[in-house]
Amino acid sequence: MEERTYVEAARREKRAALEAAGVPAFAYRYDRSHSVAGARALYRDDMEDQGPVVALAGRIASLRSQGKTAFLDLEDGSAKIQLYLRRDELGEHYQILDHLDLDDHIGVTGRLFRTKRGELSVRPSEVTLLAKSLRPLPRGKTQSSEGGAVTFGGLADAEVRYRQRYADLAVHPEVREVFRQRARAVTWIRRFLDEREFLEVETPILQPLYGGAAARPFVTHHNALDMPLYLRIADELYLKRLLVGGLERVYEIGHDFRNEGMDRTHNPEFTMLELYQAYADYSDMMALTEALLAGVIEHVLGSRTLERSGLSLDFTPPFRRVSFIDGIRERCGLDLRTASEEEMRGVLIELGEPADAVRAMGGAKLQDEVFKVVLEPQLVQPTFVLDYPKPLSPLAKEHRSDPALTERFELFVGGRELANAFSELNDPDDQRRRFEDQVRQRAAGNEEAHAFDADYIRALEYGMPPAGGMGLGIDRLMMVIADQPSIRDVILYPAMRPEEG
RNA sequence: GCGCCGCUAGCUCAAUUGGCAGAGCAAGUGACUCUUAAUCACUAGGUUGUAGGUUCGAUUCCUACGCGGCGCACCA
Repeated sequence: MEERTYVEAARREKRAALEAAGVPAFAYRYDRSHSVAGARALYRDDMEDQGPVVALAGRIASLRSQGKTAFLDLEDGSAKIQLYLRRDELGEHYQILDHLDLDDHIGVTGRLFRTKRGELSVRPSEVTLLAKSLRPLPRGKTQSSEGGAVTFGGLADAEVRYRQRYADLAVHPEVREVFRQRARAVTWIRRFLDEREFLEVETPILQPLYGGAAARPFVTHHNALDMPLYLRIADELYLKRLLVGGLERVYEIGHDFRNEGMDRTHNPEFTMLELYQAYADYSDMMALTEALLAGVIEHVLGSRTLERSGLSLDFTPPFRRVSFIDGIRERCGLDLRTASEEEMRGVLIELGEPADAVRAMGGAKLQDEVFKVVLEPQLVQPTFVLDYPKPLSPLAKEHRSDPALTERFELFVGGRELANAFSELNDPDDQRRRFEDQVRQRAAGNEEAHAFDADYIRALEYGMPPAGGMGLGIDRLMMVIADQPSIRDVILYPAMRPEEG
């Protein structure tokens, strides 16, 4: 499949030499006494060269051979530590050293001590090869200096980083840390919801009828049933059916799939949290969202205030609130409840939007565009945008004080949408009319309009309790928490074209 | 889908108006018992993303294609 390089050939020769001498290149196990970080924590300066004996395992991250001694850096999942190998102390074990390479996994047992230069190190009495690395990692060299660490070489190509995430992770501890943060965040969110008596559930990913969002789906085919199935674009409609069934608080954390463009904030599959709470409305959802976000950020980062590209984002509740209608009216004078399409187009063109694109828009799309251009870029601090026009929100309940609006909010941070919530529409007759409107839009060419979901209407007819629901994009949350510019940096295996065209 | 940029040794990058494709690190051999970008000497390592074209001669200029990055479009 790929030609072997001279570097790899050299490693394979060493493997052969080791095996010829009866040393297995790929061992079965090694009894570690500590992680590297754990071992480092054991040592105190008054121990001098009589530190405790530890058994460690990890990769060779650096190798400085010096004739009858050698210094290696051993790196495991937790940290690095220097090894000091001496021919006169290792006997036969020293032979292995001639056939070790950077990136090999080894196990060592020895005493902790500090070198003359002050580096905490292990002085092994035994070295065991655990797994040979036959292909060199794209490792950089780092030199620590006053100005911080400088790296020479290394893995810089973003394409290789995403395609070979294993190599990216192996050489970049900071990338490993991003995904540890992600796991900590998701675990904390589950605990937060579990404590509030939310039930974690799983709903279908393969669906005969997709809905719950405006998006184009992936289509697949079930052979035995000989029918098309869609990968879900949202969990919403299945979760709300559970409220009808008496599961009063439910949530799901899982992948949604949208067959759309990819960029630094969109991956075709992404992780969503959706939750629904019976007998609550969108005001309750706002309070819940504030508590959840402030809590998870504080848990992962230790602070509710983040410094991000020179400005500080403060997640201390309550978040700012701005009304969709008022916010736009204050910025450009348009009242979207009464403005004509021509007025909206005029404002957009005046603000520099391409005229032909604007003329092609109408209805809900046009309102949405006005919001995106006029208001969205202003929403840097965590901000709830409240009360969206009805045509934009076919699953949200009509506003209790304005029939042109819905009780809905979206949360924006850094100009990007992070969460979306509403008082859930539970009047089956109203929902039926909204679906019918969607069907008309679909017939008029809007590929993203909802299909008519008769089973969902039937469920609502049994009586769904009033409820608040909220969806939170986990990937985008992680971009904020881990301070990563691209969604690909918070997804282990982002979507890529195949390597061979 | 459109535009711009990138693709050269295992890795990171050079290469004058088109004129023998180079360096650092990694690798191999040798020296070296406290190094940490270890050091020193020597050696090897390339179908310059792919396919065409122009030219005496192409990493360089042209066309197409592939993959990627960024921007736009698309996308609650």
